[in-house]
Amino acid sequence: MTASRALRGTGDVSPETLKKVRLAAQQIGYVGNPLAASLSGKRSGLIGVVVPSVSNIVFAEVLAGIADGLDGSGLQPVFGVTDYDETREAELIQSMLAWHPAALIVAGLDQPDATRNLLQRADIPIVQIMDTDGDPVDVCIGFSHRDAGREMAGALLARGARRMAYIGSSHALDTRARKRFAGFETRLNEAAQTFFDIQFVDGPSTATVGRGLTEQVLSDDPAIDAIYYSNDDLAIGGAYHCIAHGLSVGQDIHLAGFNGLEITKTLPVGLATTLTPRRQIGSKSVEMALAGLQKNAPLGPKRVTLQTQLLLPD
Amino acid sequence: MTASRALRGTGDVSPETLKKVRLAAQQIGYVGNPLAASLSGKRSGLIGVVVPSVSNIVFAEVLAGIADGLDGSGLQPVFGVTDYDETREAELIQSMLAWHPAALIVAGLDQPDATRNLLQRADIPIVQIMDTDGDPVDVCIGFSHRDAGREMAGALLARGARRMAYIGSSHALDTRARKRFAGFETRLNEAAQTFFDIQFVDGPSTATVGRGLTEQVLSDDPAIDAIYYSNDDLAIGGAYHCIAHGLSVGQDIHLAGFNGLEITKTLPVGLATTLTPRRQIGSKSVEMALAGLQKNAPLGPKRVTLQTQLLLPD
DNA sequence: TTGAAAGCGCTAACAT
DNA sequence: ATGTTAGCGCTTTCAA
Repeated sequence: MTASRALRGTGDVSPETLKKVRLAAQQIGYVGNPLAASLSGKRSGLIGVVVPSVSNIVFAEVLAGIADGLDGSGLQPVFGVTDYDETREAELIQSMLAWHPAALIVAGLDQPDATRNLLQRADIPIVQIMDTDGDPVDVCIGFSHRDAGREMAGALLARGARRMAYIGSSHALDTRARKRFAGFETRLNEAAQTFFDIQFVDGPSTATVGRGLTEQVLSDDPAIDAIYYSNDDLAIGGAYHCIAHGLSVGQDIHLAGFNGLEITKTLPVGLATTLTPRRQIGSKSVEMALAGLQKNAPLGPKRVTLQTQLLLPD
Repeated sequence: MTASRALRGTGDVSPETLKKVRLAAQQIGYVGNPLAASLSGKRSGLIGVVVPSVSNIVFAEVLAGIADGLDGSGLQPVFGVTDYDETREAELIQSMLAWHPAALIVAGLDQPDATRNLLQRADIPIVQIMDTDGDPVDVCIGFSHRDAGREMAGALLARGARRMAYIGSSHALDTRARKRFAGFETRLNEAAQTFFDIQFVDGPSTATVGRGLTEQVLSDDPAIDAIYYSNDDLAIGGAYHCIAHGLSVGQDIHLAGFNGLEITKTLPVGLATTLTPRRQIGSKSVEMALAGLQKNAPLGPKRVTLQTQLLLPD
């Protein structure tokens, strides 16, 4: 027992015994068993992370931020991938909760009621990430997709674009893309503008798909002077189409993506995009989870809204 | 006890009691505690995954493959990110092992001896991934980076390139990039050719960096007719440079990357690259781990070499 | 086919 | 400051 206290730095242990215990532990190569500690103690040493995808660089970077934030905390991240499937999400959350994690980090605010209840009943900090348009079960951190969409619409209007198209995720899948779309559309309406073409992508959001749809949109209506894509991958495809066909981006047509991927920075044509603080969301979400763990913590804000940054070509 | 057996489908339980147990479990909303099961039983329900990076799409896709392969196995993946730091890798592996995972998936074959010993002593399946040039602690799955580099050199030579440059990861960091470089160089030597310029990247492998270094390399030596990049991100930057400066790729100069990122497929200039089966490596690594878990399994091959695919522009 | 006993390795609570 | 007791929720082993 004294050894347990000594190694954890809990309670009072004389400096002398502390030294002895540490030495002994070292000599026999003692390694604690967090499984047993988790089962016995109040807190478990695991933290659950549930994201819709990891092959998407955006969520991958969130994971990187989480790993980073967790460094030195003694907690291990357990991850699950929902593939944008609500059923799978519910199952995953359930099986994560069975491990009695110290906290849970989940992407999105718009889980079905049953899932929300599941989260609510778990008596641990729940940190919902990537979105702030809505009410969190517990706390959330991210940014407003609605505002991001609205802002981009404003920027394109300011550049003189009037005849716009949208190319992006099928709405059923990605609620955050839907919010951006809604924000964009709202702003257009305010300016008495509307979309002239909307192409929904049901498959993967790739440059190949973006290039193909861009070609289609522009052949359907050559007067289109701006295209808003639901993300940079699609937008890059659009840029490639323009390069290949000698279209002058920024002159003949404006292209706007979302996420601010590194690769858009040095693209030989100007692409508007919104830089999202995804890595920061990851690391901060961990901070919020850890803060929620403390007993008499001065509980922080329910909603942390980080800034996105509009990146416009010269 | 009978309930435990019934719910796990272990031992003999009369169909009648089985039904009763299941019903009761359903009614009271019983959810097992895998923490306790792991502590008690021989096997734990966790599987450790150690990768050098997740913000790199390549490893992100490996994680996706792992998540996929794990689906339905009842195991939860715990991940750790080393950031290409051997000390951190050792610490991470140690803390993962403390959880008594059912198996461990680790990127790379070239851990320092101390780390190898650590892995060896753990009496669980160790699956090393992404590389087959070397000896695994237990089993490994991936492909030969040496062969990939060699193959690309052959392809560039066949296209008439003679004066080549290399732009890529600092060797200290990435042993796999080093192996590709070595393979490439070997092939050049066989053809009595050598590199005329080598630029090592110490920072991140990004398109921005790739573009800048490409400019530098070509201004240092305008006669360079082929550049091998350690990965597609850098190579894409090179492609952007060529587009921006009206260089005819495939004519004036050949560009070769590595990984076969989706985004290279539709690039408006031809980029040679090597498509790597990273997602498959992820899912297969799980299969190998699970296979190693079975008692009297017909132990599979120590080394599974998957095929890469050389993608050359028309 | 079912049950009873013991213990996995720890920690919280209560002595001393 | 240190030790003792009990128990976290399961599974393995042995007995009925």
